Amino acid sequence: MSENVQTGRGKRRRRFSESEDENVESQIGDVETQETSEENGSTLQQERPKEAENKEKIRQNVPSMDNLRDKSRKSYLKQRQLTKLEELKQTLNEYENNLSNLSDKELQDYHKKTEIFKTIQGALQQYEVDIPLYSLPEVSNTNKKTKYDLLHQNHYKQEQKESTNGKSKPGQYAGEQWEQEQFNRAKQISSVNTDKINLPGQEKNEFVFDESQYVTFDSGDQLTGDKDPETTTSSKVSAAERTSIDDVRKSLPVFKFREQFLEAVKENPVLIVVGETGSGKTTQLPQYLHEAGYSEGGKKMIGCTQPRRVAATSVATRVAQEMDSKLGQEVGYTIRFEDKSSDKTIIKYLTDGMLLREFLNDPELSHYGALMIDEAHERTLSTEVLLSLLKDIVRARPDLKLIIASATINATKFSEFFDKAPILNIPGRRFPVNIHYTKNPEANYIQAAITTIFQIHLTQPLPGDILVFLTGQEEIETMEGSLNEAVAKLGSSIQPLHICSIYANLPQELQSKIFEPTPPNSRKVVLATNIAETSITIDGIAYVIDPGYVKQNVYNPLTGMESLVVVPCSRASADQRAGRAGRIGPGKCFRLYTKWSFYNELELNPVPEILRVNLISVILLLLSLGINDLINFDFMDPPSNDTIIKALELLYALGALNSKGQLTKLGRKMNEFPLDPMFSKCILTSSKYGCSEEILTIIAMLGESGTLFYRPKDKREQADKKRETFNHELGDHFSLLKVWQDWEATDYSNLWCEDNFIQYKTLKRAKNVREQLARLSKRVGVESEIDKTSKEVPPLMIQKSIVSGFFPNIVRLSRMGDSYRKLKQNYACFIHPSSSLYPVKPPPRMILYHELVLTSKEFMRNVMVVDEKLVKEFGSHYYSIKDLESATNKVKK
DNA sequence: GAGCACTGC
Repeated sequence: MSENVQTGRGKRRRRFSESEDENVESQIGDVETQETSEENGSTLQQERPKEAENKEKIRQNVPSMDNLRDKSRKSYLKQRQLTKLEELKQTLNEYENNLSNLSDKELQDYHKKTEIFKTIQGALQQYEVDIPLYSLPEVSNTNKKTKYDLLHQNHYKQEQKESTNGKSKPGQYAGEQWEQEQFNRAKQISSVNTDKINLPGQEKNEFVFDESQYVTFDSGDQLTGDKDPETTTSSKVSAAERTSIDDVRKSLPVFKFREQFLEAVKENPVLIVVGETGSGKTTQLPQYLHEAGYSEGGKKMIGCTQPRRVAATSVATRVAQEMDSKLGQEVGYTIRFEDKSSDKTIIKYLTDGMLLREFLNDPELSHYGALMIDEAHERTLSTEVLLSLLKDIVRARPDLKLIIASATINATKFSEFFDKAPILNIPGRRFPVNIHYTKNPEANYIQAAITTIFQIHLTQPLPGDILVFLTGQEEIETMEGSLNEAVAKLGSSIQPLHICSIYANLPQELQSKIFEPTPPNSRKVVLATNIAETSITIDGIAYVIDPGYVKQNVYNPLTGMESLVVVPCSRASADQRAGRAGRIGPGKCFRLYTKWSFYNELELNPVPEILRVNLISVILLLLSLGINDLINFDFMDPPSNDTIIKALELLYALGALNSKGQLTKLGRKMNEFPLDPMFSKCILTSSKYGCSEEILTIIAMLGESGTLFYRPKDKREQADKKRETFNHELGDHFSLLKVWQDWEATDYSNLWCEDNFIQYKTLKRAKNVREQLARLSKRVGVESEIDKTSKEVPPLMIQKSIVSGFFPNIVRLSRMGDSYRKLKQNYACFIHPSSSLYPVKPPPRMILYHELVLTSKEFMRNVMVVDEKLVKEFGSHYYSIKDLESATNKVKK
């Protein structure tokens, strides 16, 4: 068990002593401490003799307490539910009395609420009992303690919270003891019931799964061993296999719809295609379009966008095989850093961001005869902007055919957006997945997930691996620890359970573990983040456990601050997750929340990215396409005016816009770079100061800095020490430059990276980015310094270049000297402890940050020392005299 | 003395 957990226990115990239920709670607290001391070996030994006595008391006391709590909680929940239902009914009545005068929005709301009302009523009748409400733990990243508590929270504590009407009270939990009991009980079950997992005893902690099957998938014909063609990427095809390829093409569900599809395309400028995984739409539809002549005999291309690079490359490979052509000829792909297409290319797969870039050179996309926007339901930022732009183009170009491919869930929204475009449904080919909900809300999903893993393992047949969706690295590591501990305790009494984890920041060599085949007579448990929802497919998964949460980035345009928050996932995501169980055969998905909450507390779809991010780059792109009326631009979901206005203000301050709001020459140059305009400005300025090489490096490195240093659990101190050797007195920008220069001096050595606890993969990515930026710099006329040999650039020149783009991000030390304040806005922020300036005493008076994130505090990540003179030199148009004066006064006290 | 889900140009 990790240090963290032990510290946490200590905290919890302290609170027990303040508890009202002094008797029971302090005893349990003691037991916990006892168990901690067993692992710890050193602390609190004096409490050991009490153990037996305590456990006995718990056995006597806890059940009665539980009964009381349970009763109180149930009555509260029932009452609350009835009240809510009544409120809903009233709202509906009001709407109904006024139906003819409702606005579109109100009408929408009315329909939504009617649906909700019906669902609840239906559910009530079905159960004939009170349906517990799903209480979402209060997740807040601003409060570390709360987050911590949530992570390690136990069931009893939450129960008590609820029974006292939301008032938080200290709680208790004999966690491991309870787990042990659960395992013991589970082990006793001999009969295997594959349709229902049901553990006797301990009623309120058990999972009694509702058998009703919610997501129904078309099971199609017998498809044993038939893989999803969209992700198959076998490399070579022999002549003998050709006929089988054609057979496979014809056997795909989409084949039966070929004529219907082409007919609809002929009749309509825009067609919405709904096709579930395995329908073959991604590989087949572009081919159909080509066969039907929309490529005009090879004069025009059929384009198909994908949100992810791997999808673009692998699908293109597959289709090249199907068309018996070499990849990069008739069939090709284009992704950043890699263009496998040529003049001959007829069918081109590309990332959505890449097509957006193509708009800049060819605003009418005249090279394309037809375009398919695949996975549109994901609504990535690029897809979203593409859809708005395409809506316009299709009107101007009747010869262009547009196909929007989406999952079922929001097809109508796309149809509405494209003037009621027709929807073509293509059934998928996936095995059925039974969805099980918990009967009662689960307060602590970590505990619940662990229990469910063992329940599955002990009651469900082998083989069949388990996939658990968690929110992040911290959770995964905590859970991995607990599971391994439990497995070790159970020893040979159960079949082997292999725990492995996957998240994007996990170094490559550790990621591969999840793809190793599970040994016979054992089971694999994969703990994953969202990465397993769409980006990575793991073979052999038959069971999915879904606690129903995601970690999401939220941007606040007013403060310019980003924060990562844990929120309930959407119904669309939940279904996507469930689908992961049905790839090898019929599967099961266990949702750790109630059916009621699925329909009432989860949003239908995730919040589109466009509403959650800094839009400055998008706005610049749109402006350069001649779209000036951004407030009235036809977004599917318009971003807030605040976001747009903030972006415009910043662009103006950077010199990308003139006072009339028109794009300047500088703005056009900035747009050439696939970067935040603040970065582009730095590059463009650096030319003047003769340091563009250094600036390019710093910018490429800043983009990757989050995953640059690797800290293995067992070698943290060593890793931190190595990291300190790169620290530069002027800050992180210069530290990153040093890392790069040292790596460059070793001729980009992998070994050097290992020695310094630096991720090679990350540096290579930075190298790619840097090369691209260098190419683009040359194109827009940034002076190249490549010929310059070993002439040391004065740091001041580098600082100047950076300040020219990042002047809005300057902060000064507060009078107290404990925090920093922005020059314009007066709120506190702090240097992140990972920064090279963190240990500097006294702290620098004025610094500039790369990003501001809200986690446990308002932290500035990647900071650089700045002189006041530079602020005056580069920020006088942005800051008022007062802003600057007060800076001088406050700093020079 | 903190801790960053996931993409993409």
